[in-house]
Formats: sequence, structure tokens, C-alpha cells
Amino acid sequence: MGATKTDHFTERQNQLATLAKAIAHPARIAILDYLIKVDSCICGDIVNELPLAQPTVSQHLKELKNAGLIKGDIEGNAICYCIDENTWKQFQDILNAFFNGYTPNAKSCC
Amino acid sequence: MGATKTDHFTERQNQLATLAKAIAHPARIAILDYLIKVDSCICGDIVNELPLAQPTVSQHLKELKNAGLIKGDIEGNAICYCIDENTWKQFQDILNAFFNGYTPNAKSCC
DNA sequence: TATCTTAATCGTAATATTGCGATTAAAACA
DNA sequence: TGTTTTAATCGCAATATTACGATTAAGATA
Repeated sequence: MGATKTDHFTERQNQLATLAKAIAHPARIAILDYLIKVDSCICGDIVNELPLAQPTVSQHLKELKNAGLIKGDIEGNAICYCIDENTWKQFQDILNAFFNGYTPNAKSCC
Repeated sequence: MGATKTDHFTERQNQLATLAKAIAHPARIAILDYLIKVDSCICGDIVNELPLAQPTVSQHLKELKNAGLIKGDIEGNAICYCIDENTWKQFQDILNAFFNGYTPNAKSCC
């Protein structure tokens, strides 16, 4: 055990969970914060910004890329990362739909 | 290693990550979906709704309660859970602020 | 070509999460 | 009181995540 039973849940529930997981680490939030701040996406000085070693940052970048939140372009021997506009908006919509799905109800018991 | 280096990130970054982590599991999304659906929060039949054993569900409920997303009232020997309206709204605001913080920029390199 | 720079990948250790059987605690009920 | 119901907690096994040193691959540069 220890493995999530993804096949028993709906595709939407799994997607939402995966999406949340992608941003469920302060380093990944910090990376996204940085990419937003410097918006013309300077590359590997992300490593200088973060209190983490290069392989660790690389691993977090990979996860963000897998989630689709960022993309990277090769530029010489450096790599230039930035927010993926489309996925970003999509994520925002999915999360909004989820949170807007709840409307407080007076007859709730607690 | 293996432990997240929370102390090197800002409080906001950690809060956002913790928040995301709370909903980063399909079972927890499913629990929230269910609580939203039945809005007058029926209790432990959450277990019947989910493909998971009672202790597992109990553990997920505990995590959601820790995050503040749900609260529980004792009702006889059963316990009645429901969405915590205030935290829910707060989460929505925090996530919105994060996602709205990015505005697509033409001069992005990729 | 040899060297430097940049960033991915490999391998491994430490820790966290997920899941559940067994047990427990507390209230309901016979 | 003894039994049933409900849900938390304990203890453990399986797996996932986080972190990083060492290595590697590829382009830049001398």
C-alpha cells in the first residue's frame, strides 16, 4: 500500500488532485512566483533564488513541466523557462469551478 | 532528506503549498464533492461512497479537518461533517490571488 | 581540440503518504 | 449490564516524495 487508488475515482477528481499536487510544494510555488516576477523568463538563476541544490530544482522544474504549468526553451546551452499561459488559465478554471461548486447552506448541521 | 525545507520559504508560499496538499488526493476531492452534494452533511456514509476502508477515510477526514476545509459535529454516536464556509472562501481567495498574479506577457521568450 | 558552463539524470538516503487490519472509545439500545 | 453501532487511533507494510552528491550530455568558448 501507499499507492493512491486513482482508478476508483473519476477523471475529474484525479485531474484536480494531480493539479493540486503540482503546486503542493513551497519550492514549486517559489519557482512559479519567480517566473511570474521576472516575466521575460530568465533561465537557470532560479537555482540562485532558491535555497536548494541544482538537481533538486531541476526535479521540481520537471514536475511543473509534466503538469504543464511551465515550458522550457533551449537557448544556447542554457534553458529558458516560463509559465505556460494556456495550462495556467485551464488550471485556474478547474480550481474555480471546484471552489464555486460550494454555496453555503443555512440548513447545514454544523 | 525527504523532508520539505519549509523554513526557507515565505509564509505565504508555505501556506499555499499546504493548502494545495490538502486537496492533492482524489479521495479528499471525492469527500469534498460528496459534502457539497448532500449539503446538509450526512455523516459516516462517506465511507459507503468511497472505495476505501473506514480507517483510511477517517485519516483523510482528519487531514481535511486539519487544513480547516471541513468541520465535524458530534451527533449521538455518529459524527457529522461539513464544509467550513470561512476557510473555504479563504482558500478560494488565496488561490485566486496566486493565479491572478500572472498576466501573460508578449515579450516572454517561450 | 580541451575546457568551461549549464542543466539533466542516476543513485541513494531520509522522510512522508497511503492504505488497512486490529483495536479502542463512546454513545445507543436491548 | 451486555451488545451493537460509529468513528477514532495504533501499528505496520507498501509506495511516493524530497533532497543532494556524483555523473553525464551538450553547447559555448578558449
